[in-house]
Amino acid sequence: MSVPGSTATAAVRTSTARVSTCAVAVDVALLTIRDGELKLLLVQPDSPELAGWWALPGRRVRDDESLDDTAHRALAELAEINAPGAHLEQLRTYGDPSRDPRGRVVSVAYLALTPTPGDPADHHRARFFDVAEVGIARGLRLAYDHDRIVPDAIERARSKLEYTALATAFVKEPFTLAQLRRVYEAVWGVPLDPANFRRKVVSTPNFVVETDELAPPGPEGGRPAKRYRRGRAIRLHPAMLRP
Amino acid sequence: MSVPGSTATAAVRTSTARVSTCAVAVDVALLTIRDGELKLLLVQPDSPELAGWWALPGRRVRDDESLDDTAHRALAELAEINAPGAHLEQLRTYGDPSRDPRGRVVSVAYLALTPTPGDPADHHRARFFDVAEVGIARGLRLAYDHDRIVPDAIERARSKLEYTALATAFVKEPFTLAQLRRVYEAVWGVPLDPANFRRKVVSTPNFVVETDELAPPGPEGGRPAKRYRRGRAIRLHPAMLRP
DNA sequence: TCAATAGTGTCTTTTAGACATTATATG
DNA sequence: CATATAATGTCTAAAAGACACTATTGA
Repeated sequence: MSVPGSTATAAVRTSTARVSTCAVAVDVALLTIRDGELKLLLVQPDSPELAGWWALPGRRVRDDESLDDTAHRALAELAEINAPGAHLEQLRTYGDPSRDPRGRVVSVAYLALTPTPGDPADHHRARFFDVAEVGIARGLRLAYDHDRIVPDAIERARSKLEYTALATAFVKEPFTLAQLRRVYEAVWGVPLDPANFRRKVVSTPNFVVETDELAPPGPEGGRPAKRYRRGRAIRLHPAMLRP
Repeated sequence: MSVPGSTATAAVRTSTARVSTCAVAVDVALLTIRDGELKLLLVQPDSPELAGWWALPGRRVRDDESLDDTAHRALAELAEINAPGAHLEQLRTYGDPSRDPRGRVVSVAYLALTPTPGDPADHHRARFFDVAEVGIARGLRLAYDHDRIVPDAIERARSKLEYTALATAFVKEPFTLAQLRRVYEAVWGVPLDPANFRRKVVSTPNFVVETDELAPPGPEGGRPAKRYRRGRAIRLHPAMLRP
């Protein structure tokens, strides 16, 4: 509902008695692909009691700020990532009363996807981690309830690759179909048949649009690949189902 | 992020200067099926300035209350709907600074699905509306930004019917496949072939499980239908794609 | 009997997957 | 030339869709 002590609420004032104003924060799970692997951005909180722990970049929401703006600011301030064109979508809001021992904080989690960035994030206290590494928490301790948010983010990305054109958010334009295929392979963790993948992508209306550019082959040769740009499709019909 | 002025934030205290504590509310879009039509529950705010307007049932979040609990309470207090078994999932969080003229309110919107309830909701100021009626806003004015939330809720339901077993949340157990098919037809707004629908449902692993019960035919006869219960599948493989 | 609803069978079209073949580059 | 990568072709299996047919009820 929309009003502090909303209109409908106002009718039954008794029920507003124990209402609190929570702190509202935004946490961002930024995924990207490097070296053919799906990576997650984490930052190192520098409070002494959390030394050795990692967390999603997050910020409290300011008065005049939209939630999306807070997400962008968290990335910029904590990891020096300024990607105004990055895909950003809400993941879920985590608001269990006990999720933070220090008080009631409602956190709006975001999923962000970007093409492989440079390495500015390896400055100060930000790093990209292999999602497999994060998943099994091998020596990697995630602060707060971020160990619940991270799997949700990864599963969201895996799932949306199936029925939306989201995979194109991981590659810079223009891109080759091999690059796009490697996105699917990295996110899903399975190899795909290049021939069938190509046929599926180009036959899905408005998924990608062909350009007349060619990408130069790699150092060991090979036929130059056509370059494509994002199409205007948001949802894929039919879907690209996981094998 | 998880802490009021979270740990990472603490490192850059300057950025917490303009941080606010927002009011946090929960709004619920409850969908159900009546008379073969998809219906949305709306309540009438009784503040004088919103006379004639309708809104999603919503409540502010209490100190000790989870977001899910707030959603249940909103339904119970504003529409006398107590459905602890109802499907409830987060839809999205709406937090634009300007979404409410009276102050900053961040609202966590929920999608709720229930089997056709009785008519307790037709008490005081709650009613079920045809979603088609709400969609074109024919004489129906939605308060706040609820005209943005409602289409999101409907599209979420339509979409999740495709790749999850969510349709079973609309029917009481045990149910016939004709009842389940009417769910799809009502939510998607298209007729489905009964024969192909049946084959699809029973061949999707763990979507439904057969019982040995039979449903009595309607007043005009017909072969008795087998009754089914929900299977343990959450996601459908393969999906039930919209025609 | 007929009308109505449940359920099965069958055929065609579409789509997915495996995998061979051709095309164009580097060394 | 061999090798590597891109792109196309072909065959098979699975799934979707149209629709005829059988089964079991009430009137």
